[in-house]
Amino acid sequence: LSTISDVARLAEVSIATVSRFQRGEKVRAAERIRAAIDELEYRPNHTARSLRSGIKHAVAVVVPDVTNPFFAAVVKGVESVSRESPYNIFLYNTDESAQAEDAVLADLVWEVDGIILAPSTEQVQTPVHAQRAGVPLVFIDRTLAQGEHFDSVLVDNYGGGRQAAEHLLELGHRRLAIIAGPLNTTPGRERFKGFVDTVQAAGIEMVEECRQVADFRESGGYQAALALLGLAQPPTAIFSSNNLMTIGALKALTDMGARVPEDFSLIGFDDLKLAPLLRPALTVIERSEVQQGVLAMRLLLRRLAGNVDPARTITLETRLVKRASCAPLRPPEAVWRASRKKGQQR
Amino acid sequence: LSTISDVARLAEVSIATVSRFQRGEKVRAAERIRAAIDELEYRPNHTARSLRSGIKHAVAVVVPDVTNPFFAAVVKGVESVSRESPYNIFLYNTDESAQAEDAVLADLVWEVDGIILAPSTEQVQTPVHAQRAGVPLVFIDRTLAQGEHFDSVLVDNYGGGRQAAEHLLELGHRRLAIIAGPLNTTPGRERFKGFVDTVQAAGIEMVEECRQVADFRESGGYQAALALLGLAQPPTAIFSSNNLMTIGALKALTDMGARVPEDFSLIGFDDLKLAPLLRPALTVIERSEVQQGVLAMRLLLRRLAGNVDPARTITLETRLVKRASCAPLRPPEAVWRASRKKGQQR
DNA sequence: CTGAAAGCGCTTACAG
DNA sequence: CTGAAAGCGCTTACAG
Repeated sequence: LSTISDVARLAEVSIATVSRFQRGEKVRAAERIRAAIDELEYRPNHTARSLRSGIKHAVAVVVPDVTNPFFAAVVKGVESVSRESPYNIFLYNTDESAQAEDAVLADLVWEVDGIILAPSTEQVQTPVHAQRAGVPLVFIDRTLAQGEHFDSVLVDNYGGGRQAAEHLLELGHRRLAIIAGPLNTTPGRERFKGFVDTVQAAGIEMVEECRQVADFRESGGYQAALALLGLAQPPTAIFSSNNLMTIGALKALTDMGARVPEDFSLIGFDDLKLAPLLRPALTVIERSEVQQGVLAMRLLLRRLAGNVDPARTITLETRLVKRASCAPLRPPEAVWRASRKKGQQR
Repeated sequence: LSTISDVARLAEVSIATVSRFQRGEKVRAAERIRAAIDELEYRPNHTARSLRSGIKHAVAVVVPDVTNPFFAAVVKGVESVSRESPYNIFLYNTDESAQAEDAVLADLVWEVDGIILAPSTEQVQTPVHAQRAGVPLVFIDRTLAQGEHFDSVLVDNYGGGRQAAEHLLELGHRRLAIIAGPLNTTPGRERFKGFVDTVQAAGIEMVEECRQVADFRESGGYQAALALLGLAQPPTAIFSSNNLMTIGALKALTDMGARVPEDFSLIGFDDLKLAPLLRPALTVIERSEVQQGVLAMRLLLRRLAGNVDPARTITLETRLVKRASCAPLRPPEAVWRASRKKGQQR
């Protein structure tokens, strides 16, 4: 492996000249240097460069769960724009743990030029670490209790919750339930509020038991749906606040022999590749997933280029995708209880 | 941000002594140094360390598609074991493009200590780059035409193809089809061979048109299934060689009004979170996905620790998960043609 | 055990 | 335009 000194010697110039040539300046020995570089297959040492410049050519992407299709898409988006930049992507998975996140970030901030983070909760210490290290931070999908001071790419979670409620309301449902994500996360709280506010604005009371708070995981969705099914007065329609919990809820409904949409209408937040193939095809609130990653990386690149404008928050819209898992409320009462009896006889 | 010199000055020792203290050697001024480090919140500069030591504390994970749930799981596995190591994970997405992969790796090999790669094809130049840079390389899921010289974590793809064929054969099917991945990838070729060999060993001819070679993408699976449905003599059972193509195939079948498993039995390679929820629930060949990532990273860590044993290949087993998308062949002939006519009348 | 010094590979004022 | 030199922050023989 050859160094700049080797090139300089072969081209009979100083290393300073080689360095200048590399950055595009005009030098007399250009041809000789070019030849020497080819001959020696010289490649500048990034580490040495970083030591001088202080720039590390690395950006960290910290997500709660890479196996969640939404975050996988975000990562793909971030990675794709990193290609047009000199930055590499470090990936970190916090497993939805604020503790893991904090531990990772305390060190991480010193090893990268910028961070794209979907914080595990809204109370996390990340910004303190980032600010101490002077590293720009972009929030994606989730933000902090007082996250206004940071660039963010969010989704209109409140609006998405509202869209879900409106759709269910329009179909005539009056006993509505939500399987919410953690209320100390942005999407957990906002989707919850959007849904509940809309239901209540329609003059409908949502009892405590119909507001299940879970953890954005499949198992949480499963448990929450089970709880809902066990209610003395079960709901007729359910909104599940993320893709993984929707999968869990569907499994619970299936396991208990509940029929969708005959017994329960179900609407999920975030689309799934297989959603149209489910029977019934799943109705969802969707958004541009990869695009969220793309925008976050662009925002970060802007900061890395030295931009010091006030923090900017980009809020993407959600769209209702009507498929077949939500149906008009059936006139007669207690449909689920009746069918449940039948199911038990099998 | 303070440096080792700041600490040395405050503790009234030389920087050499601080450095020695850091690496655990016994030094007289230990207490003073410890105090100075706390006081100044000193953190060693990784870049400077790397410049001296040559180790970069970075490992690259290069996959064809992070949004493929299998690779997302692999990445999760790799990331999780990186936590117990001093290495960070660089993530690269090649989008199944050999060209993109080659471009990325030519540079990448100089910026990391090791590489975990799922090559886009078996003809790629990666090992040349890696060897030139003296960087250990571990293949995951896929290997090269002559990949024996590298550590690898593969799956018994041939056996998986065989299991799929055997299951279909046992159900009485005689007109079998495969939607294969690219035959210049390990899993594409091996699953193909395992399936076709087994079918032929049973004395059954597989006509050319029933061997659809696609691209491991959803769209490829869709097109291939469409082609199969259009055959004068359509198959009665289909094996789809990866999760994304299975989704595509299912969409095609659904769009064309074909019924599974009445008209076609369908078995896929790789499980999907939603597979049990499909109607019918999807029968698949599954494997330990996260575990593959875990093992690959362990293998790499071993090399990074200096191990020079001959290359090791770990081959994981596949398992048949019988659900409901494969059914016994129905006695009468031309079921699909009959139902297709009915479908067209709608 | 400890310090002075060299060196990892590069960039960039500073003189010329 | 060009070269000699300093310096980025650290580690490690080399003397003591």
